[in-house]
Amino acid sequence: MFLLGDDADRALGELGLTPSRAALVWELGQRGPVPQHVLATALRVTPRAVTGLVDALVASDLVTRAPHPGDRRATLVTFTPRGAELAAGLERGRAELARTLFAPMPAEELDCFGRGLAGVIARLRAHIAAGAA
Amino acid sequence: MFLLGDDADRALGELGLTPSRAALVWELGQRGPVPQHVLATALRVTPRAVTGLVDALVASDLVTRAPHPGDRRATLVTFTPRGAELAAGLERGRAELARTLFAPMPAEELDCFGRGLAGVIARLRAHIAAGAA
DNA sequence: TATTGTTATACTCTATAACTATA
DNA sequence: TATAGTTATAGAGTATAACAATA
Repeated sequence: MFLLGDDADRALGELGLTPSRAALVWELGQRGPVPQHVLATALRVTPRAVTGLVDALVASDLVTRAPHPGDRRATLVTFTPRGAELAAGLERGRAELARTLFAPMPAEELDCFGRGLAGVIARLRAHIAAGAA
Repeated sequence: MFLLGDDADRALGELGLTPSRAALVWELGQRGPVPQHVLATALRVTPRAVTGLVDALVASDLVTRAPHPGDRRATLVTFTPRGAELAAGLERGRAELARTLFAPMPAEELDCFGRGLAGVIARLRAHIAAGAA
């Protein structure tokens, strides 16, 4: 049972999380220990914003800062046991939600839907890239 | 040419708009003059937040507050000529973007994509409703 | 009593700019 | 010189709570 809507807001609040902090936890779960500038790029925010989010997550005992082997300027953000457990739960929830949403589709319909969506996304990306030129 | 990405951020900035203010302009364009509590519900924010957004849009000469005929507690938020022009531009952009994204799809593929998407959305809504119970 | 919108207050998020340490 | 991350500062957005006017 993966939570969404008001339910998710409540669950995040109980964990001392906010949407932005949860997004960082999610990215870190997908990428493993990374320096902060990687998170800044992934989340499309400034390094300053990452500093604040990591500060909050350290205070919640979800992540820690560790030295980066090979670059003493950088700090590796890594999960605490509690943070790793949370990230694993998020991934389980994502997989279960995907099953709920897509498993009921007949294979043929799922195939067509997937191709159609890929086309829409490709045209959207092209449109954005053209505008940025 | 409807703007997205960094381009949109730039264009919004030139209009003195922010994403939240643009969302209110969009809702108002879809609904016509409405009291603030309707916008609060539509945008899923508190009445306090709407007060601040409307204040900013009034300062930008995009909307005005008018008395609500029939309920003297309420204020109707209405477009200024400049705001109405902006809302019309947003709607034209939305329509053009929809053509860019969907017109290239063969009718059969579009049909299948639309049915698949409707199913996914229905299951997502059911999932959220079940969790909120 | 309930609803509409406001003021008061506080917190989160984010940006820009200046800075330190390191590459 | 360039990069990683921090501190300082400021602004937008939002929530909660208390309030006034009206229903």
